[in-house]
Parts: sequence; structure tokens; C-alpha cells
Amino acid sequence: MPFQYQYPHPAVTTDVAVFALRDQQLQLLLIRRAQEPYKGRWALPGGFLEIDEDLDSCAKRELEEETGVADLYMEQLYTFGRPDRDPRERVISVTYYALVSADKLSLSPGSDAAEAAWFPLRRLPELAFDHAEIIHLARERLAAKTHYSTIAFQLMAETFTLSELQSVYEILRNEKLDKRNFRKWALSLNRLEEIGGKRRNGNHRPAKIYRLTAPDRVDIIR
Amino acid sequence: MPFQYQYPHPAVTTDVAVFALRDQQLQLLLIRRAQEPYKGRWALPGGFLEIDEDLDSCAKRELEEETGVADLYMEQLYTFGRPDRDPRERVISVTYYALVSADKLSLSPGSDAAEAAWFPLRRLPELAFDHAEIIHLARERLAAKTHYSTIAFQLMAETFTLSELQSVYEILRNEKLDKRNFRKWALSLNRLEEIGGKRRNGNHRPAKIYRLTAPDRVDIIR
DNA sequence: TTACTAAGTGTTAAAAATACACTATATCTT
DNA sequence: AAGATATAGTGTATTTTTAACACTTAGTAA
Repeated sequence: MPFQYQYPHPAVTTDVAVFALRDQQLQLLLIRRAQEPYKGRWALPGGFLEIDEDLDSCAKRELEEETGVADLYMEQLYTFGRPDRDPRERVISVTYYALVSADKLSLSPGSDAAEAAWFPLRRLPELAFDHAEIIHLARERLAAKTHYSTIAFQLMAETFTLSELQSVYEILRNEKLDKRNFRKWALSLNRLEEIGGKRRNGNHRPAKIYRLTAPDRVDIIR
Repeated sequence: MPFQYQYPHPAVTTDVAVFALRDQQLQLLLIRRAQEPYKGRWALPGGFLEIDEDLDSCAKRELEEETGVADLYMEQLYTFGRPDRDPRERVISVTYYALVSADKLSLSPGSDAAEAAWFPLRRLPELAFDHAEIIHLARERLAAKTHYSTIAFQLMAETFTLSELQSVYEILRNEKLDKRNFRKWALSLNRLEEIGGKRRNGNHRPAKIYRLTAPDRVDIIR
């Protein structure tokens, strides 16, 4: 036990709720715990902070180690610290939420976790620790942010149609939107650029293809 | 050194940016550090998390111990963890911001800190650690929240006039507001109750007195 | 050629936000 | 008591934003 302190210290972890759009559904990335406690249960990717590591770096590192997912948009969510939230010892978890576009996805679970998988938000398995609470908060934050930021664009592939974009907003907000009003609004943001070309997508008229003028930027709007 | 761990653990602290309205200005509560590092410098009230204590409780306890301020509205702000933010050891700070109404205030610095005092935000002294950054973020969050929550009401005394309320909004947003439009808006929230009575306040017409229908509630509006 | 399906497009009405100026009621002074 | 002074209090017209609403277009498939 080489690390000694005059006063007790909690452990610090990061946990990340990663959202992506798959099969026209909002899905969440979970790992199956390989160790006790909650061995075999599903949990958010995350792990212990290294002593010289930034909080953000820790979240990204653990995520990549456990799931192979790397290229994403991430924001700090909230810090959870109920004294009994981890049976091993006192653990403070600095949580993040993140969005990946489906086309940047390549799942390749690492050694830390036995398994990683995507779950539709409506059908989450039983979760370890207080992770259900974390996910709930992340989901709320995400829905709220669609109203005053461009965060939802981070779920889009590099190119997309306006209908695809509308569908993302409808899924995040969980309500139908008017097509004409949505398009007017989306284009008025001046973040979309038509990249001449059409997407054939079924037995119907093909859609114009757009891309973001600043793909990595998330702005506060309105 | 009785506390031993297999892996290094960071220390965890909470720090709180407490805002109040004094002398028609937004002021911030600071303590002068009695110990190294940054001995003699001003800093946010805060301190180390006890091992069985909730994060929120820690923030409130440290605040009361150091300044005597107890009855306030508090929200978690952000968690700061740059590896070099404290020269002693790795310290993760879970920060909060809080609002007190001037009439609930009774400063009585405790033993932990040499001194506690209010500073107008425009005239802050040099600060310890990364506390200037924390304050900046808190100030931004507070201004933003005036637009979509009733958080600003937490700065009001138990009873107040509409002009006083308007003045608080003007200070938080740092802009003049139109008197008629502001009153229309404020009353339309249905959170204010006229408590028959007038406040004489100079050589001019006295103002009607209001109070909050739910003084401790902060709601998301609109 | 016809049936089918999603893409694409404007206008009108309702609601919300903004701009704007005078009267009322108290105190203080002379 | 008359007048000066200072903040409280009040309504309407205009602009902007949001919301409601239906048909035509361009492909594929039978």
C-alpha cells in the first residue's frame, strides 16, 4: 500500500454517457463489467482518474480503452458523490456526456471491459452503481440543449439530408416537428451548406445533401 | 500517515461562489487564506471533502464554517481538476455557485479562515488557485439563467418592490431594461404576490410591496 | 403508364417581444 | 400651502417570431 495520506481521500472516476444514432434510434454505449462490484452488469464506460491526468483526458482515455470509440464531442455533465454510491470505497464520479456520429463509429472493446454494446435508450438493461441516474440527467440535458445550441449536429454523419436532420431533432425532443418550419429554422442558422448532389434512398424523389460549415463547432444559438 | 491506498488518490474539495446584492452591486463572498499555499490571498470559501459527506453538504458546511453564511440557494457549477491547480497535491474541486438575499446575511467568519469579506465583482482582489476562472464561469451561468429560470429571485429580500426586482435583473444582465415591459413580464410569471403595503423610500411616490409565492423555488420558465 | 413515397416549397394567423411618454403620489424646500 | 423633485405606475402600436397548414416534384417499382 504505497500511497499514504494524512486524511482519507476519496477515489475519483469519470463516467461517460455516449449517445449515437443507430437504426433511427437514440442509443447509448455501455460496457459489461468484468470485475466486482456489479460484475456482469452493464455500466457506463469510465474508470479511475490517473494522478497526473486531466479530467477530460481521463474520460476520453477510459472510453477509448473500453470501447475503442475515440472521435466524439464531449461535455462535462455533473459530479456525483453520494457516499454509498460505490460499495468498495468512497468514489466521486465526474460525469460527461458525449455524442458520436454513426459514421465515425468503430466499436472495438478493449481489455478493461469484457464487452461493449449499444442499447436503445428505451431498452436499457439493469445498470451498475447510480448510472441510471446519470443517464437520465444526460438525456435531459441533451434534449434541453437542442433548443439553444447546435449540439444535435454532432450526431450527424459528415453529409446528411434535411429530413435526416429533422429526424434527429424529433428523436432528441421526442416530438414531431413541422417539415416546412423546421427547414426554415435549420437553414436560418447559417451552419448548413448544400454540397450539390442527391441522395437516393428509396423509391421516391432523392434529397439534397448538406454538410456543416463548421463540423466540430457547437454554438449557443438564439 | 494512517490512510493508505493501493493507487494514488487525489484530494477532493468543494468551493462556492456566493453572490449577494449589496449597495446596489453584485458582490462576491471571499475569505482570506490563513494557511499556505497562497497564504494571505483571497479565495472562494471551500475545503476538503470529508469521507462520509455528500458533496453538497461539504460545500454548505465549509461555507458556514468559514463565513457564517448558511441560508442560501446553491447549485453545482462545474468540476475543476487541472493537475497543477494546487501546489500541494492533486486536488479536484467540485464547485458551486450560490445566491443569498441580503436580508438573510450575517457574516461571522469562523476559525478556519482568518477573514471573510464581500467584494464587488468589478473590484476583485488577486485570487488564489484557479478561483478567478471559477468565478468567471459562475458569473456567466448566473447571467444566462436569468433568461430561462427564476433564479434571480433568490437575490431578493423577503419583500421587495418591482423596481428593486428590475434593478437586480439589470445588474445581472448588465443592461438597462424597459420599465413597462419588465413589469408586464415579471407579473406574467405568476410568482409574485402583492402584499398590500407601500415602501417609502425617498421624496417620491412609495412603491407597492411584493413577495414570492414560493420563495424557495427556482423554476425553469418559458 | 400508373402507383407509390419521401422531397421540396410559401403564406397566413397568432403570439411574443419591443418601443415609447405621460400621470400619480409621496417628500422636501421655501 | 405652493412648488420642485423624484420615483412609481400605467397602455398601445409596431415589429418580430413562432406556429399552422397542403400541394407539387422527382424519383423507384410494378
